[in-house]
Amino acid sequence: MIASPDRTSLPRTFFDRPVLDVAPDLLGRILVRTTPDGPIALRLTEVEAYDGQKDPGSHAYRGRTPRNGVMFGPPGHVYVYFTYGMWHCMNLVCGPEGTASAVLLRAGEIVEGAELARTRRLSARNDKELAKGPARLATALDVDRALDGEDACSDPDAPFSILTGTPVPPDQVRNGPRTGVSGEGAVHPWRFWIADDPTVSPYRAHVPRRRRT
DNA sequence: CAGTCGATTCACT
DNA sequence: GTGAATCGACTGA
Repeated sequence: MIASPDRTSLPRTFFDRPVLDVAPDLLGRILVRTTPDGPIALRLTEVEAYDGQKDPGSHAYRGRTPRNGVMFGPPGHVYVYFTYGMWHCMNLVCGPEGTASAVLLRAGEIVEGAELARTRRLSARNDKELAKGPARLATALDVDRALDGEDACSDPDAPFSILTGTPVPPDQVRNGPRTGVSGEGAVHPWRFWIADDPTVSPYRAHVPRRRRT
């Protein structure tokens, strides 16, 4: 039996906590992305924690820059970055202002607006692949740098809001090393996912790129 | 100011 | 499993 999801919005205080508490607590929550074409709702199944400036894996490790500035701002806002020359990834900022922690949203299950997501994810072979991976997730939800800094805790009709949903029991939460993270940051087991969920992305260790000729 | 490479994905072998 | 795609942020000289 499936409990009906709680449509209450998560308050900002939810994100104003240590990022390692917030990250696993986000599993099972519903991210609502309101686009001009309509809403898309995503049940979060996989996330990664990036713990402020002391975390070598974090974009904030070397201090504030124009790109990562939002991470240093108040919790509950969205940090979007552009990478590999073609993809976007989105995070939710955690902890008090100035601490620069964030949770990368890595994967989820589209629970509403799949028809919209499919038009943006033409290479997906089935609906489970629509948001299986952080760049796929951002693509499916039509997220790019224009949305960097958006407040996800303002109102339900804003570009982003997050609903209480149905939190995942602790015994269903798994954790392990973060995907694609290089160097010292790779040791932290700060990737969290829902056990046996078919929308969780496969783990890949970081692979240094070979030099181009 | 040039070199390097990334919190990745996709096509192809 | 391997390599290309593609560009902007960051680094170090």
